[in-house]
Amino acid sequence: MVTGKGAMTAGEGRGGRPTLEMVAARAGVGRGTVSRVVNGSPHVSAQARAAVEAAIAELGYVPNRAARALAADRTDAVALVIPESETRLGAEPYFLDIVRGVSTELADTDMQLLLTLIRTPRERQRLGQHLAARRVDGVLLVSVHENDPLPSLLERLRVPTVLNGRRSEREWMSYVDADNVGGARSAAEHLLGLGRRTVATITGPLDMYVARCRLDGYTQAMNSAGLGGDTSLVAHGDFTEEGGRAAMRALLERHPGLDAVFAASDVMASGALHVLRQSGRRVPEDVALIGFDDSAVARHADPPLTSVRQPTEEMGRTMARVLLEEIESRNGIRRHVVLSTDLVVRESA
Amino acid sequence: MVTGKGAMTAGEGRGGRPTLEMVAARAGVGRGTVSRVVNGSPHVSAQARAAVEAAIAELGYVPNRAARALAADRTDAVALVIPESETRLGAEPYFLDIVRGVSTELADTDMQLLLTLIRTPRERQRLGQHLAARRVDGVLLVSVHENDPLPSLLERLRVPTVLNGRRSEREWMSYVDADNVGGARSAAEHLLGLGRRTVATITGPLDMYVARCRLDGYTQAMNSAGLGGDTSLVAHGDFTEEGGRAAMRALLERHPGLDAVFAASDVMASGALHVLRQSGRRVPEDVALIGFDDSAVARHADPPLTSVRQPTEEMGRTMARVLLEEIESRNGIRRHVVLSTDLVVRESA
DNA sequence: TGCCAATCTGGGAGCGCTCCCACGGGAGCG
DNA sequence: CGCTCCCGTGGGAGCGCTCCCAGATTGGCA
Repeated sequence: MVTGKGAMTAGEGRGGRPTLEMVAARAGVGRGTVSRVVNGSPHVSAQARAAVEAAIAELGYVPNRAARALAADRTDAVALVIPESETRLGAEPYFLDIVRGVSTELADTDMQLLLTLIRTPRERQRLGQHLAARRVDGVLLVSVHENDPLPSLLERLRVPTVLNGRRSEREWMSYVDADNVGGARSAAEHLLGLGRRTVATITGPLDMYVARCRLDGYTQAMNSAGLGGDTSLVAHGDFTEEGGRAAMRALLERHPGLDAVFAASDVMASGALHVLRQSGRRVPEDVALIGFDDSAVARHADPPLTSVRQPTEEMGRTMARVLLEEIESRNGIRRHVVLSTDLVVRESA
Repeated sequence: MVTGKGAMTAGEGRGGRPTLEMVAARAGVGRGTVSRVVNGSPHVSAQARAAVEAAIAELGYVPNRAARALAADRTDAVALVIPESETRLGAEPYFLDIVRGVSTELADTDMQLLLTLIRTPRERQRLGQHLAARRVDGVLLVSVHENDPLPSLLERLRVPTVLNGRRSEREWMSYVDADNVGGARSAAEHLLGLGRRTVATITGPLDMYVARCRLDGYTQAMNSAGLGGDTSLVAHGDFTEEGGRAAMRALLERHPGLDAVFAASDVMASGALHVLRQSGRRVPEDVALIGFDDSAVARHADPPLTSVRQPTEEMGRTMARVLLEEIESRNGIRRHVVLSTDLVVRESA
């Protein structure tokens, strides 16, 4: 016989971890009081609170998350869902920054961060199950496509959700986005301010809202300068380096004398840069070049690329904050946040 | 009155989610049987199993994780712990690849992946608490420093743990590492094979085991070629671009005629590349250059850098697999895995 | 034919917590 | 001075599951 049971009714908990009950016994109060103290309820006398806090410290008590989740029907965890396809394209730093921001914001809460990468349709389905089982209190969705079924599913399930980026002009779910239009506009304006007159642009895939926004910004700036309307200055890329190359080649063919290019991503700008070089043009002397994202690619290019920076980490923080609010106040209020971008001027323009 | 309670004793569960009990009622069996089916126990008759499976499908039953965790004293979750400092230095793709690998491996289990970024000492302490509370079944530790207290804490707590990389020669905890020595050796050998004779190296901070390994590999190759022993060919960097620049300048000063450099990271190689250029030297004609990591920086450099690739994603997968095994078989057996690297030859050497 | 073992099964007893009800006693009121 | 009212409190009930123990049923063997 190892340990009698009579004397120590509270038991020892599995793994020897202290339980609420043990804290209560030690502090000489009831379970309810300890629970109130732990959860910050104001309806506790100073005396009782002190006793409980002392007992907690002595025992090194940490609430059992599973028990709490079961009893309170919440998990104290949020999921960050990232479609695998998006983590390619040299966009890695972007995701890491988002994660960093989310993690920072969550650090003060004791919410846990669940990372879910979606690669296959099977995993996608699995995720649906998880969500249906309400294993998280809320979901952060990164780079959703227009026709992604996930947001609607989440909505139907009434799972608090915050998107990173919008799916279209009139996004109704909560989202946090960067001011892509403004960023693109300021890039084009910078080029125009340099005295360049034949300013071309390389777009992303136009079935992505973010790509359309960046094109819009460019168009706005061109129109304001009275240089709008020439669609031959617009070439379409797909956010890849090869796409940037092809677009640049097309542009040079149509406009051998162009003197500036705004690419909707650094990776595409990098592709464009190579083509420009191969064609014997100097950057920025002959052709000024601006990218978007302010990624490592921009910093390490030769010459280093001027680029539009988006406050990625802050976007992550904001997403987490908005989600937390949405979880807290159960009144499905939606929030739309657009954070401003800024131009980082380097040597390419 | 919405719904009577008498008839449907099993209730509706909160949020309308079906419970084990409801499945049991529907299938006309007991709770125990349903549990056995769900958990894949062999001690169930084919008939009962079929009935239960049908009921599960009809009801769309998904086990409640919290309840399971509470009853079985396990969480079905593992934590991936990443020290913030390490996510800088252009090493982002590395972490994303690790995450990708871990996530892939976990997708088939129904383990959840908890991401924990550690920035401040406070967060570090908090993590200790989490671990003490056994909120995860196991821990994956990325890039641990020699004097990090976390591994020992984990060991004391008897939490299954797998390290990414070793802390020293004789690491006793389970780990998955890349063959840094071999990779560095093959890089140096490649340089020598090119006919280069004055082969220098830029090291990482030598208080990191990984940096020492890469230096070792270089030294081995030099010794085998009968060119070893010249410590003036070794310059110390810190894995940053600026460090790479400084080291390169120092090397050029000592050896104006050097014809090859092996840098222990792509970022340092990139720094070295700029200095080499500024000094009027051509790469690879005058000086051949090799980096380590095969990161985006290497691919986008001009000229693209030859670099040592480590199978990062596979390392992630392996870590997860080893951890799962360790959790499964509770006999604290340690496993040490070293994955081979390979040289990706591009234009710089 | 009878008996024992092997197999399958139902359901009780918890896991550690939150929710909530009911109780006690002090303050404030008429 | 007695009556509410309310704050602080203890503890029952129950969240949905796993674990495990008996009971029921079957088959095999003497």
